[in-house]
Amino acid sequence: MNRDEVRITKFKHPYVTVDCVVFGFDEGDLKIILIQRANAPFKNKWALPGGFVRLNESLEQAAIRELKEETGIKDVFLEQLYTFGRVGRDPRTRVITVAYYALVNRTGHLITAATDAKTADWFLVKQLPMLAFDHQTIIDTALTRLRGKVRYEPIGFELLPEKFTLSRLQHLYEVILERNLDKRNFRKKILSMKLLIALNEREKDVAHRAAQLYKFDAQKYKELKRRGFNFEI
Amino acid sequence: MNRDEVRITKFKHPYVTVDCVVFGFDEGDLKIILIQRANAPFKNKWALPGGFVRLNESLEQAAIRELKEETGIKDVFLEQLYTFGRVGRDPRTRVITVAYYALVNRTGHLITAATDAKTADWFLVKQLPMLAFDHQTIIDTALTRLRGKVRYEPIGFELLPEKFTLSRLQHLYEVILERNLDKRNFRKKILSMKLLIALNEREKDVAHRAAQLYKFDAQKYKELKRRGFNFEI
DNA sequence: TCAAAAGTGTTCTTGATACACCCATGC
DNA sequence: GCATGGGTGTATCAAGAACACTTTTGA
Repeated sequence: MNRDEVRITKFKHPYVTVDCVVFGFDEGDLKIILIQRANAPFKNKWALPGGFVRLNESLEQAAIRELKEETGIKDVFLEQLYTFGRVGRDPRTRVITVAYYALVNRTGHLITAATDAKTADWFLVKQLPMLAFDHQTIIDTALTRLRGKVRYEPIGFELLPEKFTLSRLQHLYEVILERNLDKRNFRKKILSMKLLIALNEREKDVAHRAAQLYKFDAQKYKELKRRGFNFEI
Repeated sequence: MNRDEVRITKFKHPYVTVDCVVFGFDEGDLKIILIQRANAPFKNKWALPGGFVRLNESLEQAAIRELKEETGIKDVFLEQLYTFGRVGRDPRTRVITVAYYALVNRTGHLITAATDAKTADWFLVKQLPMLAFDHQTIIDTALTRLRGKVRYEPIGFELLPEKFTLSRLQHLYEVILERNLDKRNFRKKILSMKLLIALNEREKDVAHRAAQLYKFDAQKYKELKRRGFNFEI
């Protein structure tokens, strides 16, 4: 069955879905959003937000739409992860899923009630329930990608609120990379890139010296990258 | 249209193909395989080898099968690249394609006549003809991936014959990365990893001093990687 | 004997790592 | 005044970059 030989009128072909692994960083922990399924198969099991791709929308549009419909989340970092197509991964019929991962800063994105009354909630990445389909595999793949990518692209900032402290940023990296970083070396490295803007503001309501707040200079990064600069932690 | 709500019996859904970007390194140049289309759309235009995914095969199996059917190539490095799903990328109907890229050493993989008499041939990556569908975009994506990956995974060896000289290896990197490398530093770096086995053999039939032949120690790399070693050029 | 590529070390510069104490603030 | 995290500098070590000449071989 080569592309050229086939007359496309009707022949049985796989269904296509998108699924989203939505990462958040809250209370110092890495979390993801899961949806509780209302119907068979895997009724009442937890699963990734996602659904079928429509004929008139791109894959990314489908991911954005499903994310909004099922979790209320919009305007976030979203990137294609991998496409999973094992025969039998869906017990109903042949379904290929194009997985995406998203990074959100949780304060800006509280989950709204999903349109169809399904339950959506945040789970600690380290304490996930049993998942529907091959969604655990998808999450494992997303975690590997996140850990790899966070080191050479400034995507960590997507998980933080606009204004953050250096300690918070360091802690984010420590949680994702699962190892401790030296405070002085981390600050030296990150500040030497000149990609953080020190604000005229400090932390509030903390029971210790209030830390300097920074924001990430996305504009400057874009410009530096264009000129061959490589972000690296 | 959420996964839960849909009753999967029949509803119109996208078609799914796989396409393969097959890289080869020959006569000091980076090349890829293209197939000349025998039918509409894009009749007589060049395109990537590929075709429709069957219901009873995984995505990777489909890629392997199409590669063999259309080019005769088998048993090569193959990795999923990206999934392209723009609406309108195929003028006939909605088709989503899962792209793979392959690395072959050309001496071991001469193209056989394709099963269906379509023409397959190697093209210089730097001199490609007009391509069907969005295949130029797919190739650009594959090149970016190859350039990125070759630096931190030992995949370059997949493009060379089993036995090769250090100069040949260096030249491969220079062609892929599009910059010159210092001979002494390159040799120092690559040999310091202790991943090359010096053979009791030298080049033959060259009009100059015959160079030492090496082979890549895949077994040792696997072991080192397991213990946290990172390949890097 | 000439052309062509193989092969080989050292110096310098830069970035990574290791490491400990004082400071500001709220309670 | 004490507990808590904020904030800072230096010395050592390792890796990367720059750089030129001799050797071997076939034609």
